[in-house]
Order: sequence, then structure tokens, then C-alpha cells
Amino acid sequence: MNESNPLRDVFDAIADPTRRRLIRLLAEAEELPLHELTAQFQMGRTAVSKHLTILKEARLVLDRKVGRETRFRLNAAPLSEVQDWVAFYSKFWSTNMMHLKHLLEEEEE
Amino acid sequence: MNESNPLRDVFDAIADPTRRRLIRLLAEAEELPLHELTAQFQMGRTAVSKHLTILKEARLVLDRKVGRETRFRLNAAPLSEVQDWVAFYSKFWSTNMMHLKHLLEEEEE
DNA sequence: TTGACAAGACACCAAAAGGTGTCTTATAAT
DNA sequence: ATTATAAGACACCTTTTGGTGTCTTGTCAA
Repeated sequence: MNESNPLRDVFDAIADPTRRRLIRLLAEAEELPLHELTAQFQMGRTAVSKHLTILKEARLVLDRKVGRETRFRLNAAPLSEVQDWVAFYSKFWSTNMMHLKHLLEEEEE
Repeated sequence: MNESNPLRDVFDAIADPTRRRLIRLLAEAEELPLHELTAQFQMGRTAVSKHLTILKEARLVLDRKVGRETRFRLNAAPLSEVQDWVAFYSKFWSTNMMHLKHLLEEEEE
């Protein structure tokens, strides 16, 4: 068994609204087969499958075969990278920080 | 004065590593002109300018002309949308939640 | 055992993304 | 007055993205 997956950037994976909706659906449902996921969208099965492949490459979903269907489940862990990234910048917009910044600028004058 | 900007998705704007690095540079430097930003990359000025345009469309940067240079500054506020989004899924990977989930599953049996 | 269903594997396509280079126009410096 | 710098505006190119349709294979149900 080989992990031949190309390893995709998480920020890239969540950039597409369809993929964010897939993540949402999987968060709500624990485990879903491809055809049920496809039913939620207007696009065809092939397109949804491609999106799921991208999510897999980013390790955001796991899949397993059950009978003739392929079931997907969420693996949210890689999203921690996004959380860490955005947390760094939160100091630049939080209202507390705005207030603090204002005070500091007054002191400088 | 017209806001003719196409309004770009924040998730889309932060998907590109070059743009994330631009955000980082602007976070560190308060305000920087295009040519100084360009000096940090291997690509040409036009390419960097295009990335900054995309960041502008997502309202992540502001620009003003000063003499012959165009200076950019960070506006991190739109990142709160990302923070809110990812916060929702943090319950699916935090170790506390893993523990709690485990307990709940034990109860079900 | 014959159908119907789920999904993988392709081939294909249009549009968008991410670069490049060149030309022009302000502005600053000499 | 002249030259150098900063950057906008384009035209252009290649690769990636996001979708389609078709063919095949495996699995379940009648």
C-alpha cells in the first residue's frame, strides 16, 4: 500500500465554495457515499468526485469502500493550520487591539 | 467615487502562497510601496501588482498614492470570516473533543 | 442470471490563474 | 531640461481548474 497522493495545500483545498460545502455536509453527517453527496449539488458525479479527491489530497477527508459505494468522512485536523495562520493576524483587527493601537499612537505624539 | 471592484472571496484570496506572503510582509511593515514588495519576490512587478489587486478585491489590503509610488497596507478585518469558519470545525479535531466523543460513544453502548 | 446501480478511468473542453514583456505616463532627482 | 524611477495598462502565453460525457467494472437485487 502506497501513499502516492500529491499532498495538496489546505488553503488551496478550502478555497472552492463547493469543497467548503462538502466539508459542511460531512461535518453534519459523519459518513456519506459519493452518490448522496452528488445529490446535493447541481453538477455531475465526476465533478464532485474530483473535488473530493482534492480534499483527500489535503487530508481533509478519508474514504473507504463499502460494497459498491465509496463513503467519505471528514478529517478536520488539517484545518488547525488555517486556524493557527489566521490567529496570528487576529491581533490586527480585534477591537481591543484597535483600542490599544489608538492609545499607543496617542502616546507617541 | 465609485467602488467598481469585483468583490473577491476571502478564501480565494488567501489560497495563493504569494498572497499570504504579501499579507505577512504588510503585517510586519505597516505600509510598503509596490517596488519594495516586488523586491521580496522573484517574479516581476506586474505579477505582484496583480496579486495585490486580488487582495484589494477581497478588501485585505488598502492602497494610496504617495508621489510616484503606490503604498499598500494590511486590512486584516476580512480574515474574521475565515476565523469564524474554521472555529466551527475546531470541535471536530480538538483533543478535548476527541476525548468527549470517545466518552459519548462509550455511553451509547 | 440478468439487470440496475455506484463509481473509477479517461478524453475532452472553456475559462481562469499566474506569469511574462512592452509601452506610456506621472513624478522625482540632477 | 533631462534623465531615471514607479507603476498603470495591455497584449500575450501556458498551465491549472472546474466542469462535461462516455465506457468499463464491480456489486447488489429480482
